Amino acid sequence: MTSTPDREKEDRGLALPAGTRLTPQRQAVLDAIEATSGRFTALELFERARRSSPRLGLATTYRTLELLRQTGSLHALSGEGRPAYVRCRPEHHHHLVCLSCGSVEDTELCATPSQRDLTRRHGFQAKSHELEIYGTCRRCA
Amino acid sequence: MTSTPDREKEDRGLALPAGTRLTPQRQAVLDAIEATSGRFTALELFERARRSSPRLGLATTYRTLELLRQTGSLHALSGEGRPAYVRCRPEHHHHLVCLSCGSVEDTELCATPSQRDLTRRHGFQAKSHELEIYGTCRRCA
DNA sequence: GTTGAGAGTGAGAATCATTTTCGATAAGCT
DNA sequence: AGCTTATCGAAAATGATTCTCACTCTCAAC
Repeated sequence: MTSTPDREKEDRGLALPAGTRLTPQRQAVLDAIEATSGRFTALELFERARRSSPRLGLATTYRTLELLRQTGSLHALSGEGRPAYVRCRPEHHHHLVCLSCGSVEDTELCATPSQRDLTRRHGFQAKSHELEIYGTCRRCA
Repeated sequence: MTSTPDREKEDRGLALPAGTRLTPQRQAVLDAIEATSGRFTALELFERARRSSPRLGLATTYRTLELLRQTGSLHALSGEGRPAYVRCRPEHHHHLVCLSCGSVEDTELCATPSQRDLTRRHGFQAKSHELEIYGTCRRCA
C-alpha cells in the first residue's frame, strides 16, 4: 500500500516534517485546509477542523500550522489586517494578493535583483527572497 | 524659517500624513526613532521616547507608529521573531534582511515579473509589490 | 480674549492571536 | 507487557496591539 514510506504523511501537497506522526487530529487540520480556499485564520481553521474531530484543541491546531509552515506548505500573511494563513506550494513561489477580495494566489513568476548588484551596492549575500504583489485578481477586475 | 510650509512636519525623512499635527509627543517619538538604528519594537521606542516626554502614553506611541507607517516612513517587520519596526524611505524600495544579525537595509534595487506575464498567466493587475531579500549583510559576511 | 469644534492625549481595560504548562493518552519499540 | 517518547486538550499565561473615555490642546471665528 505504501508506495513511498517517507511520503505517507503527504496529503496532496500538504507535508509534515519528516519524523512527525500523522495523527487523526493533524489529519483533521490538513483536511480542513484542503476544504478551504484562499486565506484563513487559525481560529477559522480550528473551527472547521473541529467538525470532523470534535475534541481537537486550539493548541494542536497552532502546532500543526507551525509544522506545515516549516515544510513550506503554508505561508503566514502578516501585512495588513489580521494575521492569516494561506496554503502554498513547498517549492519556490510568490504571492499575488488581491486588494479587493483578499484572495492570495501562488505564482511561479519571479524576478529579483541580481546577486552581482546586491554585492556591489550593498555587500549583501542573498539566500532567499519573498515577493508579494498587490493588485486586482481576475475575478475582481 | 519655513522654507516649505507643507514640509514642516517632516523630520529628516520621517513624515506624518498631511493634515496631522506635529505635537510634542509625536516629536518625542520621531526623535526616538532618529536615535535608534536598525530595528526596534514598539515598547523599546516607547521607553526611549518617554525619557524626553515622561508623560507619553503607549497608545500614542502606537498611534504615531501607525501614522508613520501610512506615509511609508516605517516598515513593520512581521516575519520571524517578535514584531518589530524599521525606519525606511517613503519612496519605493525593498528590504535586505540579514539572517545573522537581524538588521534591515533599504535598497533601491528592484525587479518584478512583468505586467504582461502577470496578465497572461494569472489575469492579475499589479498595483504595488514588496520584496524582501534574506541573506547575510556586509558586516556579518 | 472667548469660544467651540475637533484633533490629540494618557491610563487602563479589553481584545486577539499565540504560546506555555501540565497531567493524561496513545504509539512505537524491545 | 514494560518503557520511552510524541502528542494531546484544557486552561492559564503571555505579548502585542487596540479601544474607550474623559480630559486637554490648538486654532480659526467671533
